[in-house]
Amino acid sequence: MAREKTKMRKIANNTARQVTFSKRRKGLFKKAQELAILCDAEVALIVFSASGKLFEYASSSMCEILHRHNVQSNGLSNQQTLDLLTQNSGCSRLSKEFAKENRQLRQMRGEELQELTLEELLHLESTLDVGLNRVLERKEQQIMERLNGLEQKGMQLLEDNKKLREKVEELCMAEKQAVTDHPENAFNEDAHSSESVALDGDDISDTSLKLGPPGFNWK
Amino acid sequence: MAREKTKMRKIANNTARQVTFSKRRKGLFKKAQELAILCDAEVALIVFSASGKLFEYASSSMCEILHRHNVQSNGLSNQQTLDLLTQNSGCSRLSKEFAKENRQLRQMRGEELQELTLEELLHLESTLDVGLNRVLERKEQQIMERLNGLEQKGMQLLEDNKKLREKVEELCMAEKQAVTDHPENAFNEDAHSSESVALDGDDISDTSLKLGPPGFNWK
DNA sequence: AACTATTTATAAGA
DNA sequence: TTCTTATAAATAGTT
Repeated sequence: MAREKTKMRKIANNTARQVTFSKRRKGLFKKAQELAILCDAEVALIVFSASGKLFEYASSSMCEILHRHNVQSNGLSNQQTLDLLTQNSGCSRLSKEFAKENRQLRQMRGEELQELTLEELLHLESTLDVGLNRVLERKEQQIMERLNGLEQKGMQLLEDNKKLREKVEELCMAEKQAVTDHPENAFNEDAHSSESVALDGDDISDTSLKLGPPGFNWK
Repeated sequence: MAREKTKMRKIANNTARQVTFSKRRKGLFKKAQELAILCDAEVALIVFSASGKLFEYASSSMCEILHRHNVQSNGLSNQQTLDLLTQNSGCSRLSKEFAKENRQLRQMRGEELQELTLEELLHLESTLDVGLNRVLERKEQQIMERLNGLEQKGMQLLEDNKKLREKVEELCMAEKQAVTDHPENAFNEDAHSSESVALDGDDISDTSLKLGPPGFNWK
């Protein structure tokens, strides 16, 4: 690419070939790095010289890039090696199991049923039936537990309310007694009596009942 | 390298970056090939675009070059590298997925429900419901297909029987005629007539109906 | 995708 | 190998 246009064939002169290899290798690696940086690409470059020396460049980790390459080009060479290895190490067994369970799961969701025979469909139906019944049973159990919990809470609250009301009434009585004993403090009576009235009777019960859902009764 | 010197950093503009990637990738691949040809080198080039698309070049077989690389680099054997890779990425992810699906499957069968909340139970119930309904639908479809198939077969058989019976009767008539014409052959008559009687009447219909399930009628 | 002004790469020579 | 330099190639920005 300079002085003279070179023909695209193996350089005959051995020295010239080595020099060119050195120069062009440098240039190629530079270009590879530039591509990676400028264009946010992942680049791996492996070069073996005619004499067998290895030169390599990787924009990130060579191992990572090669693995990614193996994963994406699934008809390729190293993949075969990987497949052989995984067959021995249990990974393929796992993935087979996984595929099997995955298909079962989808069939339980009602997908991919076209490949099943009538007998298999009947079996699937009974499995789903059993599962559904157990789920319904467990659901009912859960709901009852919640209801019982809420009911107990409500009972506790009712009891608390009852005690509080008694205490309030007691206090009111004490105050009335005090007013009777000392009429000079009568200017306070109106406020206190209206308060005690508000805490008496149906209003209390209504408030406590609002702790449950609308329309819910503590039995 | 033209019009303006570009700074060595990721090109900000997305479109410009893609265009440059395309141009420079082409250039890089050309240079790689030229190096391989001119200098009798073995070259492998792997490029992933920012969007994840794979581009590759290999002066000979990618598999061979990568294998040679694995053997020469790091002192790591091919197997060791692959083992590390599969341990780190594939297998553990797979086994996690497997465990997850396995639990889902068991829960759909009504096992291990104690750890589910009421909301999860309701969701599971509806999933099972959908699945069960689809299975029932598919089952019905299968049954109807079988019934239709059997029905058609039965109709065909009935028709065949009818034709056969007609043929038999025809043959009997012809034989009777023959006996009438040549009484000297009468010693054959008994066997033939008993045969024709057996093929006549209800016996035939009973046999043909046995092709369907017990109690099944061809409508 | 094609053009083109420039930058870069590099073949040959030192 | 490295430097130099004339020239081939590549390519950034534009159309």
